[in-house]
Amino acid sequence: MSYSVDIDRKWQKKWEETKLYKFNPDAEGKKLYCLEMFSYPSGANLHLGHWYNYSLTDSWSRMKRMQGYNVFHPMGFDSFGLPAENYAIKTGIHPKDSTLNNIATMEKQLREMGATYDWDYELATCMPEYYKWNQWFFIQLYNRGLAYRKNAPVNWCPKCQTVLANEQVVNGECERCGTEVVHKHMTQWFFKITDYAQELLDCLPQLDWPEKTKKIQTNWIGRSEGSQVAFYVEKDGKQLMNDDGTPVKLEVFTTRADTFMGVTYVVVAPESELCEKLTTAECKEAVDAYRAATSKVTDIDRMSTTREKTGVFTGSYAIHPLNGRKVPIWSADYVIAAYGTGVVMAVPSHDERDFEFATKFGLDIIRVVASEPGAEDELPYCEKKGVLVNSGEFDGLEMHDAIDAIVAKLNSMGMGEKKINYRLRDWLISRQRYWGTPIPMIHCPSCGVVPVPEKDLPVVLPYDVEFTPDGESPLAKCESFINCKCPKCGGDAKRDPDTMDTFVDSSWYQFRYADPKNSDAIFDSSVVNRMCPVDKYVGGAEHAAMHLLYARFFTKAMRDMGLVDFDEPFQSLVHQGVILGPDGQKMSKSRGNTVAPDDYISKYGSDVFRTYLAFGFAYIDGGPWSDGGLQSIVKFIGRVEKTVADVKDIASSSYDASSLTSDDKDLLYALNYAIKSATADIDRFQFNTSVARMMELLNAIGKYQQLPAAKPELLRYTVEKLVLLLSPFAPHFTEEQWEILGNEYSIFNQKWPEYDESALVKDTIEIAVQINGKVQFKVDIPTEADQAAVEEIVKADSRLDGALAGRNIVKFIYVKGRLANIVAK
RNA sequence: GGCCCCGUAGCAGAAUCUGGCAUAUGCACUGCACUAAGGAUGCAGGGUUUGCGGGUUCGAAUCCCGCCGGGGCUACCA
Repeated sequence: MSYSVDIDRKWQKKWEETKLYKFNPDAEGKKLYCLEMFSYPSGANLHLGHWYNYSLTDSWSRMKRMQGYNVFHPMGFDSFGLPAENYAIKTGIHPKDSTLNNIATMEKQLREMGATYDWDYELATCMPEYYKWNQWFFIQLYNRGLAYRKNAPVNWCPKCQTVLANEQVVNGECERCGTEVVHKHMTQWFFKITDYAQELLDCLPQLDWPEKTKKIQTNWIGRSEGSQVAFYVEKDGKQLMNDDGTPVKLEVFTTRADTFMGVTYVVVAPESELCEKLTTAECKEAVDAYRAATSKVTDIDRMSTTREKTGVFTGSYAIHPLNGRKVPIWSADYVIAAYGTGVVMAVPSHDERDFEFATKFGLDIIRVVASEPGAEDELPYCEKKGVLVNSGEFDGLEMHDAIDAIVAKLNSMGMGEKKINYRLRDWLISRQRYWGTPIPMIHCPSCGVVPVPEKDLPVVLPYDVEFTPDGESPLAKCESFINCKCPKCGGDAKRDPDTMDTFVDSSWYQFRYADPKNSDAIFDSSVVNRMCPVDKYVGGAEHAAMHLLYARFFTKAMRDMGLVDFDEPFQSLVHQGVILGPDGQKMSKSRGNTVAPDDYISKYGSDVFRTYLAFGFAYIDGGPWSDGGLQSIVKFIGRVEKTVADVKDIASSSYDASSLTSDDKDLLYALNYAIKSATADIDRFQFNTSVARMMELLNAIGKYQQLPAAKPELLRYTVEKLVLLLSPFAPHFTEEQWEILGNEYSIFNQKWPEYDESALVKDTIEIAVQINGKVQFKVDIPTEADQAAVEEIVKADSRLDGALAGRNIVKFIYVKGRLANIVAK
């Protein structure tokens, strides 16, 4: 029976019956946790991206397994989220029903891929057994002050009808649907990821992650070293005081404290609460109008640097702590409430934005930094070098020294200090949607916010809910859900109506896999500490600043709670590339350039498809699909099959190593070279070159087969090794060939081939002879020859005189095993 | 605007980390064998001033500088 989808079925059945892929945590071998980002269970069959991600990670795992590792390779479903809910709104099919159906379909398809998953470790985040622990962990965070509620300007997606985290807003648009987000003030739950900002940064260098991804996280966290300085405020001719009688200090963050003496005004973000506080009665009308206008400007417009600056005077003044100058406080939308303190000191002489603003509104511009003493640089002068002028006691100081001196002086007055600011904001996790984990909090009129007691978890997501979005949380409209008793006082209370961002689900699933059925705890720490962190994590690069950052935060919080004893969830990370349509464009239904895996699999079998995915692309780059490339695998698999048929009746595969001809040695060289290279290439996810080495080996076997003196045992030996090398990519096919060869089940219980270094050492090698770097001719030399010996051989060569063409040899360089270069003049 | 990555036969893609015979492997192409023919299969073959310019070096696809082209991240971040 030649290879087809029937062979796939035959072996899938046998693997299942013999429980070949059952994971035993106590088995021998070093533990190796290999994980792909789990997938959202959509209604359609597995698409090409799934196959590319899952089948090749499976190939990697298979090799590792054969190398003796105890490989843990689980699979599950990220099954809460908007698509199921939107689908339900369209079709009337409840998200729970469609999701469970889809999971069943995907499971079936994943089984047909022939992957090594142990389904006993499966998990689905929409099951109460899973999300109970989201709720439990939420309460742990709350108890430690890492989950809190605040009223803040938030991003609202009008189409998804929910708030979004900062990470989920891309260029002012909703990451999911591309709708422009608007700002709203709402009271929402946040996770305090900013507490870990510095550690999230510090641990990046030690991770075996793509540099690009680490860079994205570094940028996202956005550490900025500067100073926080303060101004007192004068409103209506008097110093502005706090409710407690202390004077109000207007704090600003700056990286340019050296320009402090050049401050001529201060700007407060219009959407910040401070703005309201600072506005005088006379200016109230104008400021309110400005604030209203600002709230209508979209983020996209507001972020545009070409837009003309706008702003309005608040009526109050800031008092400069060093020179006592009274400078006006303006409100302008070029200052953002959420970054730093939402207030900036304006130095128009040395900042382009402030210069533009000051010019437009006729505010003072005072030069305080000069490129050289006495220089009259054109303003604004924004170079970060120079000396101070017009700055009183600080005149003449180099700017970096000036920062230190000015901050020291302010510090002595209690008006400033060095400060590190981060761009990272806390993670907003409330969502005004239905299909997610209910937030386990109760709002009591007399006790305030009260966590649901642990014994009452999970707070089950009710089934019968009107979830068509209208801007209000669907759960709020479900009477049986929302009304409850306060756990503290027993009085009437209401549950929190929101559900959690689904990124909460995926921030810790990698640990739950190790202990997925635990009903007493989120997981057994001793089990997780043994199995985790994940050794190899594979998934798309689009999660760099979301999932991958959140999961790192959860891990650190769990460590600090004593749940785990390591710092990072994913030691090594690989991003697969994207497979494009045959036309080189992104695949899409509207372009009509999609490739449906099922068509190919039913026609050629899963292994042809898998092996082509390995061979046809640089894994991390992806690239255009090619039917021609797939045909080359059909051909290759056919040739291997034919070669196995040729050697299957040869009784033995042990050859006599003491009587090898040079042809035998050439074949062994090809074999050992293939083993060495293919192994290294699979290891580093360079599957395309690994298959190429196997093709070379097959070509070498073909040549050897033609020789009259070919040794049958050696031939069979080599073919068996080739079948083993191919087994991670073509598991069903090679299992079949292994059986045809009369070997014992299963090929996946065999040891991975190891190469023999001595077979890779040839007696003589061919090297190139260069003159001034240009290749002239080639000579054979003994492998161990030294420079003097090679020089002698080359100088004796009859072709040398012609190549020299009358020039004299100045120098002779021999690079061992590579080439000889003659410097000639 | 700032930071980062990439550019190798007609195509995909190795070799770049660690400078050393430029292109492994496959597709496409050409020829031969098999065939009544076509297809399938097998065998053989051609093809590159490594985006451009400069530098370092005995030697540069590889390291350094500038430019051109493509992509990514980030962005009134104070």
